[in-house]
Amino acid sequence: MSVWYPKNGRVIFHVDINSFYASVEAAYNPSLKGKPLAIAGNPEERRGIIVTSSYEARAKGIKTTMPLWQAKNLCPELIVLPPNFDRYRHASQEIFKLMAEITPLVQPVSIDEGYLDITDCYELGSPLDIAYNLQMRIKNELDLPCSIGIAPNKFLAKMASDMKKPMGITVLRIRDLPKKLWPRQIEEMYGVGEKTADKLRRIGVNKIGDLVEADRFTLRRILGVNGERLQERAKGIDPSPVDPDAIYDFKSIGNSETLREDTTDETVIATLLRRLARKVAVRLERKEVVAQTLQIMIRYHDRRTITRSLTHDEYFFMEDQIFAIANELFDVNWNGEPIRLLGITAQNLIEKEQAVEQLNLFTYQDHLEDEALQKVIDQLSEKYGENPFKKIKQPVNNDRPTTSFQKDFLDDYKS
DNA sequence: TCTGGGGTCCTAGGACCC
DNA sequence: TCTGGGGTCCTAGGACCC
Repeated sequence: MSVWYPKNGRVIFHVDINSFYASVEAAYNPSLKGKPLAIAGNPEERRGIIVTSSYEARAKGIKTTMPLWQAKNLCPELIVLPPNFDRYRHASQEIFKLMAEITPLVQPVSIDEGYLDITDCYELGSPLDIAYNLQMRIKNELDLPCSIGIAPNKFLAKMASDMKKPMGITVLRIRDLPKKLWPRQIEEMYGVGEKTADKLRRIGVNKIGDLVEADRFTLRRILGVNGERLQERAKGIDPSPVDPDAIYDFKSIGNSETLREDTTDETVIATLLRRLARKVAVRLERKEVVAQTLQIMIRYHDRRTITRSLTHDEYFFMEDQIFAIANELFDVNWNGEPIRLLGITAQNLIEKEQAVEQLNLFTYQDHLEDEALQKVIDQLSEKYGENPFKKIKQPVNNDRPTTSFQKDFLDDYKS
């Protein structure tokens, strides 16, 4: 193995597992290999969509986010599995363990992809050697295919890993940009979606290379700071570091659910809100954080979506608190039309320990159950007034005892 | 028979304060 | 008499990604 010395700059990997969920399923059950396989949320239900599919399925035209019924029309022999997140999380941990053996500078960006800064890993061999070994270990030890991009920064590494799939290794250096990056269509660029692509085309930017030449002020005008950032990246400039700690400062925790059928049924709505509140509370608890802001999301039958949020004076984290605030937010904002989806998200999070330092959270719990919650409700009715669609809500039957505050809360409702 | 669920970041307007 | 200018916080929506 030759010793490789970096001349200057950084060496960054982007590692991406190819069709992750489908690949994990095939690793668990090898009889699935070589067959058209798709993972779909709620495979038995009307509103399931394709989350991931194997390359054999893609060859038949199956695409991510396609409704399940459409996929089955296209490919009747499609094997459809529900997602098994515990399995994927476990596989993910194993993958990141292998990466961590190379360097501590690993930044996970999602369950199946991450960046590595291997600038100082020259003792392990050339970047190509390191990439090849990592790819082989992920294949041999976990039976998962991956693509690796090698570049001087995160953006170019990300673009590179996309260029050869599955099981590709692609080097993208600055001098390669005119041939390998700039001829590509603008919507292939990471960070450019449908809307941005439309706007860019309107000013004559069709290829990534056109973005390099585009007028900076025009970009600024139509895209804001993002326009300038995209142009920098197209030039091959991206100073953002590989940050192993980035995963620890998450900003929000939320759950949402699309109903099987659109509904105006208050019992159905309250039951769903209760379930969402519980999920959010459990996840806050697990991460040992408390929240200051609660946001609800309502998607109506026609997919119009609104969000409404409330920042509270103090921190909350319990299911009952979350449910009560979400319920109140819902009641003052629902326009009475049939609902397709509901969501609850906790924001402005801080570590529980930090909150305990700021105030005695245990005293505070009692406090919230009496006065503070009433304050939230007052705050909301002052802001939004009485909702003309508001009706008396049935108490929610569930398997938990009703707390005193919940009774008060429901009593308030009836009056 | 259309189109899930988990996130992040940015923008723009209004409230409020000095 | 028709009203500055800057800063921060909060809220709602939009764009994007996996």
